[in-house]
Amino acid sequence: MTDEGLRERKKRRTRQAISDAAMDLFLARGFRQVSVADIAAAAEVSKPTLFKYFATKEDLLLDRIADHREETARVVRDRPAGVDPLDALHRHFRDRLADRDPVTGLNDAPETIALRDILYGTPSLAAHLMRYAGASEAALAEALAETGADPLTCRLAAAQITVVLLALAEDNWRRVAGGGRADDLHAEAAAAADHAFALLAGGLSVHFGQPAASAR
Amino acid sequence: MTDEGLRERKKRRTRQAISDAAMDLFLARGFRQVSVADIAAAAEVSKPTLFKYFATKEDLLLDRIADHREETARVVRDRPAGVDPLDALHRHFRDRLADRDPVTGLNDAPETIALRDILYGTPSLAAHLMRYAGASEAALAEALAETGADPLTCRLAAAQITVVLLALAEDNWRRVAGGGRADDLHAEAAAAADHAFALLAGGLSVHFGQPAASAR
DNA sequence: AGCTAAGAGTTAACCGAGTCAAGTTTTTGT
DNA sequence: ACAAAAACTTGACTCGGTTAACTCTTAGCT
Repeated sequence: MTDEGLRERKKRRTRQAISDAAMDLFLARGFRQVSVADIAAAAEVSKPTLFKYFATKEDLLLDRIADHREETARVVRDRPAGVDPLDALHRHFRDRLADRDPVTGLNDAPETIALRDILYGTPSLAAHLMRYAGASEAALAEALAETGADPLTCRLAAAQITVVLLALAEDNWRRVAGGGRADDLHAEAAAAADHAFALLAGGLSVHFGQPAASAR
Repeated sequence: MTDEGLRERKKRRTRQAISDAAMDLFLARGFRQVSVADIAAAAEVSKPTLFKYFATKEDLLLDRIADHREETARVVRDRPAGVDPLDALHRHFRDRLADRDPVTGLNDAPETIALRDILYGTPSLAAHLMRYAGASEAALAEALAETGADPLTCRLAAAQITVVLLALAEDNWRRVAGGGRADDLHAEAAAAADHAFALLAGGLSVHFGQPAASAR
């Protein structure tokens, strides 16, 4: 089954070793306090090699999280027949909440908390995270376009959905960082998610405008 | 009227000289191709002084654009009585479009185009721009909160509005970058803005879900 | 006017991220 | 067994950003 040569196996192992070393050091000492030279040394690899596997220092950390880039697009694409995209995303996010998936922010494992503190506490990491979010948004827009809706609508919808999901996660992180236990916060987080998706579906006019309002 | 001492005046002039030198060089040679040492030399200033005025190389460029950080919040706060926030923002954006304000992306002055090409073509600049957008979003959320709506709704609404505004601007930039004249594209851009605000106000359910749909 | 304290500016040296070129070792296919 | 390909290393380099020590100018007081 493993038609993977020795070379590939070693590459995978090297990459993993670098990633592991980076994670250990970041969790132990924080992002700024660790230099890429430290990481390279810990992984027993030279600096140029490290940068062959990871383009930037930030990617060393974000790599673990990056797998979720295509997630929303996949959810929309794989939704059961008869279920509309928004509902599918809503259900999926509720499921992720129930699973205490770290992407939702609702996870109080010490390691997850530490990682998230580093993430939101380091501007350059947050900025890079936005780049990943951009990729996720583009993929989602494409998936939505397959429903036949016009491209502009899809792009705007993808942007709104992506930013709302990020806002929900940050909100949950804030609550967990405030000392709450994930289990205690689950109901609240689920309610917030329901509210957010209702807002996405129903629009802002109920709160900040007239339903049929049109400027000018 | 000028209760501004000689010291303040000199500081303002120094800052301006640095900013001007930076803009000239960036427009002439691009972002990556210019080093901060070049800019410092052109402004006849030492490198540490340059960094006293601008925290990062990116800020050297973004400073000109940064004034818009409080704009949406101000529009909401200063809206005429009886006009709801969403309408006020919609009207304001249409006015900015009519004025060919660079923030809308609908501006084909060569210098503006060159600047925008640099902006969107340089990932680190785009990332920094997101930081500015974050500030704008926070300010807008605060302004919306003054309407009495609950904080979560305000934060989500601010995030959605901000991201949609950015998407519209990028859309317009793309059209202008494609070679179109701003005057020819104005009607199209206005229609897109109307569509976007209708989407914000009315929600996504018309396109991607049932109006009364609720997951589970 | 003359003195002093604040603070803007300079020089010079430094750190860390990221890149490059040249050469060495290891895997692979024949 | 051998040659081509590809990973890795070393060492040196560029550039963004910071620090410390020192100089010069402005502000404010008497």
